[in-house]
Amino acid sequence: MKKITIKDIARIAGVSKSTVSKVMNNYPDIPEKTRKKILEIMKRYNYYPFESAQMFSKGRSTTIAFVTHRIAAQFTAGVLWGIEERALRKGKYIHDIIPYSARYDLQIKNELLKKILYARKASGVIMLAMNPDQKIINEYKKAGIPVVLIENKMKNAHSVNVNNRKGAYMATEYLIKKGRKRICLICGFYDKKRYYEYSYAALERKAGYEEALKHYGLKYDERYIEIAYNYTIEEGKELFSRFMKKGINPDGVLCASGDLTAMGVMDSAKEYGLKIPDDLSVIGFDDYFFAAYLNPSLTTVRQSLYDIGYNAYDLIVAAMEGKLKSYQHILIEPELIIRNSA
Amino acid sequence: MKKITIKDIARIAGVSKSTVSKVMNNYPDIPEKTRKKILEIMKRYNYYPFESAQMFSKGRSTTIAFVTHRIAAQFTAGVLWGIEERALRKGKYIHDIIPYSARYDLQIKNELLKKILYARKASGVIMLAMNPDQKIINEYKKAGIPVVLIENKMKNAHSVNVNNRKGAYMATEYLIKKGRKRICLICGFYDKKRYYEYSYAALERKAGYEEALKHYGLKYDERYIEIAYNYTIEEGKELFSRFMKKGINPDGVLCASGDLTAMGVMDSAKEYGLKIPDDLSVIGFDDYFFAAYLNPSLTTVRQSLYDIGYNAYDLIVAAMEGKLKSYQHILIEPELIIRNSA
DNA sequence: CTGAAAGCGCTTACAG
DNA sequence: CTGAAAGCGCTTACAG
Repeated sequence: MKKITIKDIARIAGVSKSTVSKVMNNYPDIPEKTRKKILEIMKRYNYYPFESAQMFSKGRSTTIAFVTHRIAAQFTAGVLWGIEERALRKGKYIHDIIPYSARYDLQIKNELLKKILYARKASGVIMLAMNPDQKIINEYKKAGIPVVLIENKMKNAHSVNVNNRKGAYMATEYLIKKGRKRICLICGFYDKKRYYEYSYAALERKAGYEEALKHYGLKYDERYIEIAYNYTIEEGKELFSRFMKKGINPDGVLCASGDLTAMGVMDSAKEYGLKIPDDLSVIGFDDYFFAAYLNPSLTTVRQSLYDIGYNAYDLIVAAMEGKLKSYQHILIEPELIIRNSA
Repeated sequence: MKKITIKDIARIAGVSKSTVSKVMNNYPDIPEKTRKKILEIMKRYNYYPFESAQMFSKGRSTTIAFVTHRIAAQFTAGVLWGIEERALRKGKYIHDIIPYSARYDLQIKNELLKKILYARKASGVIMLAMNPDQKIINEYKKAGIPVVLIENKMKNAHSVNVNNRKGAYMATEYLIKKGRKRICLICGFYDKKRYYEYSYAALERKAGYEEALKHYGLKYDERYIEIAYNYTIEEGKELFSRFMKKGINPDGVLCASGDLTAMGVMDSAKEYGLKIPDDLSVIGFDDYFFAAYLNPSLTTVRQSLYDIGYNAYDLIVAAMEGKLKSYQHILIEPELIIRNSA
């Protein structure tokens, strides 16, 4: 099957390849009549320019890379949803936002970030919950490829973050006002010294928790904190039981590590015979769509993944179009959603 | 910043571009010494071939397109997970499986399928829950681009399906054996005459439901069936209330439209004052990870999205490598997971 | 085992 | 407003 090319279209339309190309690229100086005719012929012959040739010719893929550790995650899906919706509304890059996953592997991540950059796989990159080296971010800058970070903040990159500190503060404050005394925190790893493992969001949330305790005069105790690495239901179970084994008997837990860990905490608490929320208040962080349907329904800090996504989209597009003179840092406001678990 | 190219690598290594290219493409006839040297230089200079140039040169994108209506869906995420895991294990196409969404829009879908084909955006396509025209599938065949359908089955394409008929049969049978008499079905749209709206999976599930009723001598009544179009919690609520308004008072509902609709059904049933499972047994279809944590925990037909995904991956890769002499149709066995809702 | 050369299908700076 | 021509960076069939 002979593929139809720009040359064929040019021949059929009786014009040069240049003219056809200009029509495809919306050059302004083509008379409406010529333009119409060429478009009509393209349509009639089912002609679509060979995309790889276009990108080759332009010197780079005109795609937006979306890099995260796991595509098939609740969180990622939500963010992608916001990005997609926005792309659809704007009519730009609708099918050119390409997700890549680094799978929690330092090696894969480094390779991937280099490859996107040096193999010119994208004109802009959104990174979700990644800890790239500052060095590679600088390389992207040098190459003129803008970067938007989600759940992180660095030099030479734009960012979109939830106001994590505030979210954790609100939740902790709520527990305090409910009269809870032994308020535990389950949280991602927040020690920036081990840079590749740490989470910027976790650091902020832990700070919010601490601030609230301090503000209300409760003492801060490291033993009241457990670290989550996987953010799973199982991990939530395990970490709650650690509090119990330490003899802490929490009457409140803020699962800053997310709704899934909160599900695990509730599960474990039930096994210990604790009544929720009477004996133990549990608060999650996310407000995934099923949070309202859990048993009991989950009180949680809502972070709008949709908002995160569409802001990231708007930022990267503006940056790619050269409309941003300085690095932008967007903060999404969280909301405490009160249900039956606390 | 001058980009480094194959020419530079060749010059530095003291060989021709051909040789460098052959190393990159694993040609067998390069002596180990030369090979090593060139790879070392590539590494040292952070050289990654310009991907668009490679694809241009090869005449097509070497990518696998994954097409569905919504990327940010529970179902999609699960399937993608299976695909990703498999790609990682096989070490092939790890970062070259590109999701595209058609957003439940006929126009977008048609455009997308044409563009992938004619703009040569992929060497293979996986389509999840899509109803492409037979004509475009034939065009893919002509172009030598294999297609794997998930949740559908057509001429000139491979397929991966859950044994939906069996899954629905098992669930219905279970309800019957529990002594349920007024067993309702909520199901996707299954009338193939309106081809673009219909769902192959829904058709099969409805058939399984019908078969079970027949086998156990219960009468089949169209009024006991409601059609889901969005597969959401809200829709489940709405559809259950329709049964009630029709005066049917179901004592069993099979939500062949998925776990989300089952959540809605349980919600609505509670509002009607029905006790689950005493007054009403509810069975879902999916077994999403949170099904066990609902209130009550959901009895449901598990379909392993992971298995679907990895089988689809294996098929498309085998097809792209020309290893399949005939069209393959894989059936994944479902499993009835019994919990507290039925 | 190695390299020279043609070719892939676009874009774009430039001349007219 | 239009077109000829150069060029983008690879791959591959072929000759040696």
